[in-house]
Amino acid sequence: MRLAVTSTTVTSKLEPAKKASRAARRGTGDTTLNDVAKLAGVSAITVSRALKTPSIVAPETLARIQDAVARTGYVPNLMAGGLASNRSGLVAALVPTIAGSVFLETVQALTDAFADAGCQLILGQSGYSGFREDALINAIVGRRPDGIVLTGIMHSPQGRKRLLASGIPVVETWDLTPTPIDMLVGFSHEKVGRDVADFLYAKGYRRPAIVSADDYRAGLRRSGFEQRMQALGVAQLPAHVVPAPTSLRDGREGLAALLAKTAAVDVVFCSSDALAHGVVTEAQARGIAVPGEIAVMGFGDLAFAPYIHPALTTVHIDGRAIGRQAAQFITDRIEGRDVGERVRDIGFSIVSRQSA
Amino acid sequence: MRLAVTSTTVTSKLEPAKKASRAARRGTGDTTLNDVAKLAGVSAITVSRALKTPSIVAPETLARIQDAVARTGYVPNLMAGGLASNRSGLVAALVPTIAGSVFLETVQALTDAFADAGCQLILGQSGYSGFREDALINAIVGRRPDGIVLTGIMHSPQGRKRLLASGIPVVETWDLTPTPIDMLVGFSHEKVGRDVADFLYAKGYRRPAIVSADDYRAGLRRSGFEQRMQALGVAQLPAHVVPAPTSLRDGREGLAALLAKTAAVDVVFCSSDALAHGVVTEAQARGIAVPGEIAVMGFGDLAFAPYIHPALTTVHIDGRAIGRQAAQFITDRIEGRDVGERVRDIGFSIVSRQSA
DNA sequence: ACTTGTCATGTTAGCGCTACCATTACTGCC
DNA sequence: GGCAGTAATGGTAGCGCTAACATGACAAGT
Repeated sequence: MRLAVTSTTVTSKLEPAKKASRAARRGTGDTTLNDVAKLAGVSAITVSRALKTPSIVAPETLARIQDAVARTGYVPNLMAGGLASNRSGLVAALVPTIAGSVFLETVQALTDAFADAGCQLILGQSGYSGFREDALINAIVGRRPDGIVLTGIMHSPQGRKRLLASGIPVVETWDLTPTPIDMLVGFSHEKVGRDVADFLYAKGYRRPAIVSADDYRAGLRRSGFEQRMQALGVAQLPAHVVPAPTSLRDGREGLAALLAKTAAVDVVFCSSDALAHGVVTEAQARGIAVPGEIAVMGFGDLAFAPYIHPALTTVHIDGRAIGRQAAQFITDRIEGRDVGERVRDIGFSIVSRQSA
Repeated sequence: MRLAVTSTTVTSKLEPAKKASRAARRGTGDTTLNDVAKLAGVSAITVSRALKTPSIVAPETLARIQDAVARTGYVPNLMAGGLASNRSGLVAALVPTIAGSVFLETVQALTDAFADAGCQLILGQSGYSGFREDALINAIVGRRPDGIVLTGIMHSPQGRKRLLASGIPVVETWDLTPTPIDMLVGFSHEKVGRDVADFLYAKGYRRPAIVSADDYRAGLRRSGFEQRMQALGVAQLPAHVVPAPTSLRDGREGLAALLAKTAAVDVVFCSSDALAHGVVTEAQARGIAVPGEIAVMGFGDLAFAPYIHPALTTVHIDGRAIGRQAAQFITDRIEGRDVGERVRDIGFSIVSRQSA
């Protein structure tokens, strides 16, 4: 790893005791751009160019440099590069929690898209035990990322202000807020609720119930659903609310709780597929036919939805498309291109399968 | 955001044309340590100390500095700090894919543990479309992370060599390899296979089958299982292999394929809970009683396992503990503490529920 | 009083890279 | 031949921060 330079050895300002007073700063011992430059017999900046924009370097020089890089095993220090160029090559993705969330596909799409653009993703979770928003924002902004993607995050006014003040491109996702910080790609949760209400009503269901997470967006879907159902003349709308993140278990308990309250339920709208799956499971465990006696509707259309038995009727969201669009927004902004309309409604679709 | 300093304004080396020749480098326009220092009437290093090690700064000075920080909205530039101190405060986590993987809990535990230690996680996926190992390693090592956690990754000899050469602490997880790169926390997949074989045999099953992913570790479990079953006198062992990552769907198809081959199967050992769930689902869809006619065993003990119907018998792995231990290894190494034994066998346990 | 030690702060010199010109050689064109 | 234009490369000066020492003030020890 330490390179065996020929005898034209490297000593310039590191000359043994220029003034004998101060100990020279130690450095990392890694191969640097300068080492490569010396080995290739060019200046540092030429090596830099050979690596970033090979097209503007003469072919022979390029070959010599590439050889030197290979021989030394040189890996550019991106921190130094980032500091000098004021471009970190880092993008922050903030999610409430990574485990078992609907946002995974979005995060994956982000990682992939940014990897292609030469950026790495740094991951922040707002839902972990010792969470302090202030600390998270400092940790993120302190890295001077080229962009920040907020996924399913509710943020305080101060938080919004600080992000805005940082001047870093921000994309909020998975929701359509009236006052985006900067850019936004999502869909209307209230419309999901209304459309699902129409869909189920049209199918003839008249005794709907809800099992929902207590998070903000689930609440939006729920209230859209309730309002439309009321408008359609449905008086009763029993609901069971569970803390996010939701699990299959919560769904089972949800149906149990619902049935303990009211016998007369013909369809359950759940705020996630996991919840819906739980409701289906509990129904089956109790010998209740799905959708015969109780129909079930989910949200998210996760990978398993079409394959559970009965196949889950749900709301499809294209999480990968959200991630791709968010990445596009940020890369456009980085390259200085015009991003056009800063708000993208990615929409959703109701997927009618067997469970409702 | 731009701070309104009083009239004792900031101008030192940025003096209008020191020599009038070269344009001054533009900078980011962000508030810097120096701005804060001037506002507080101290030197830059004192501000640095006030932020990193407040205990060694006089209380009054500290208060003045904190006030200045608050007034300017200063956020330290961690790239610059990292470059100067040779400590990036970044840890890289490499996974094959983030979507729907057993490693999620490990990643979550890592994020949490490192957040407490003041490090951020940078995420790398080796399983994405345009994957090139070389590029990934450059992208990671180029950030000079304080540690690298490899999760469920099979790496080439060159890759191993380059990681080793980088001198960065590396923790491999979710497996026990005979030749770890550096540190390791995992368990023996072959032993899982053997123990499951013993477990199922003891329960009286004599016609086992396998539905397994084609990844390396799943293969290890499978061969442990097969060897032990053979040793126990089981001659036939039909298997169906599906590409990773596995899904519920694959499980359904797996059982279908198995039943098309051989009718005589009394238990199916799956390489993941998702697969097992699929097998259970397919059985139910076909009216086959679980575990009455066919028993099912999973691997992973994901959150849903206890709550599906029938509750899934599976192998429990403490993914969070793996993450925590990996984080511990790396923070110990960073702090220069002795990590002790560099290999930790975290073990596993068989959880007997209803499906087998 | 003088040494020794501790505390709080400052000075200097980089960390490894790239932006911003400057320079040199060469090409084409009137 | 002279001049602009282009292509390839180099020199210098930072980016914003911290390591390593240096300094000055004061308390304690003999």
